[in-house]
Amino acid sequence: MVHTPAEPEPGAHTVPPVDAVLKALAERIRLRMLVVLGEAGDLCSCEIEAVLELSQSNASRHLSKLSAAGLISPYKSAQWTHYLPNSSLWAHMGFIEPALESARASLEEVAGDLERLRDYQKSGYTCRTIGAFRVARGEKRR
Amino acid sequence: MVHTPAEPEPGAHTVPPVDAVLKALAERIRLRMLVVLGEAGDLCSCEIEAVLELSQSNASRHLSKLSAAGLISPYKSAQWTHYLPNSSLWAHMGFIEPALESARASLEEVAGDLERLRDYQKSGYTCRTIGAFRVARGEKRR
DNA sequence: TTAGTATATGCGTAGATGATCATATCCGCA
DNA sequence: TGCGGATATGATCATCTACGCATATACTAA
Repeated sequence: MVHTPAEPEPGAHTVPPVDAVLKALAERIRLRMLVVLGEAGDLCSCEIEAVLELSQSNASRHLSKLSAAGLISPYKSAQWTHYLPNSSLWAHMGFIEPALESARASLEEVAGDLERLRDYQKSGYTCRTIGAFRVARGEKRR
Repeated sequence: MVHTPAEPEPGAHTVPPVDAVLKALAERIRLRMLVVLGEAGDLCSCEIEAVLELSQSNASRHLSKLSAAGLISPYKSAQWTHYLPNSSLWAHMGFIEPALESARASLEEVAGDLERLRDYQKSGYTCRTIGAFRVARGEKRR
């Protein structure tokens, strides 16, 4: 194993309130993040940022909210923060997966997101070289 | 048949966006309203107001939001506005029912709400006499 | 040690949201 | 025809949210 996410949720033994989870879900960008994360399984901040074409700080803040609500679990590897779906919460709150299913099926942005994700995964780029990936896609400076 | 809700959704042939539905769901009072409505099937504004112990205008506004998101369907009967779960949307967005299930299981207020609902249903009071029901429960003026 | 990159966060802004109070509208009934 | 109760909604306020910009921190590799 290369990196070890250790336990599923570091210090989170308490289940967040339903309405808090719903509030975290109720935002397009965050739904898109979860769909993409559900597809990829493990992505770092900068990958999500590139795939969804978000600014760095915007991506970071939305990811914080998702973490705070317990929807995803972050772990650090060197300077990169990776995120995984928090499968124990997803299993515990049965509406999460169907909600992502609906989002995947009906949010217009999702198709492009998933396409960029596939492009990225096929491209051979990684966290470390992602800048080149973005430039290759003709994205503007950041 | 006493009252006729006519069609399920009057003029709503377009499905609301997932994130709009989630936003409407992501609020405690509205979750409680939906749980209670799911249980009772059909309630008017003033009944919901009494069961959840809300102010008139607050109840009205939350109910508007739920209607706007397509989660419930209103119909008028004399001066009363009744609401029913919009079962076609609930069927279409598979996360709605599980979300209400979670809310029912974990929101603290729900137990009291359901108890007041049962009390009310057993009491023989109706829309027209609900004022007396509230007084009988020792509620403060409004 | 230093340059480069990844990430988090403080600050400021515009717009959304939830709540209350007061008021207008609507309806059936005396 | 006018009263009382049910509802909706305007005005207002405090709070929250999403976002951008700039900056601080952290870690690698040269």
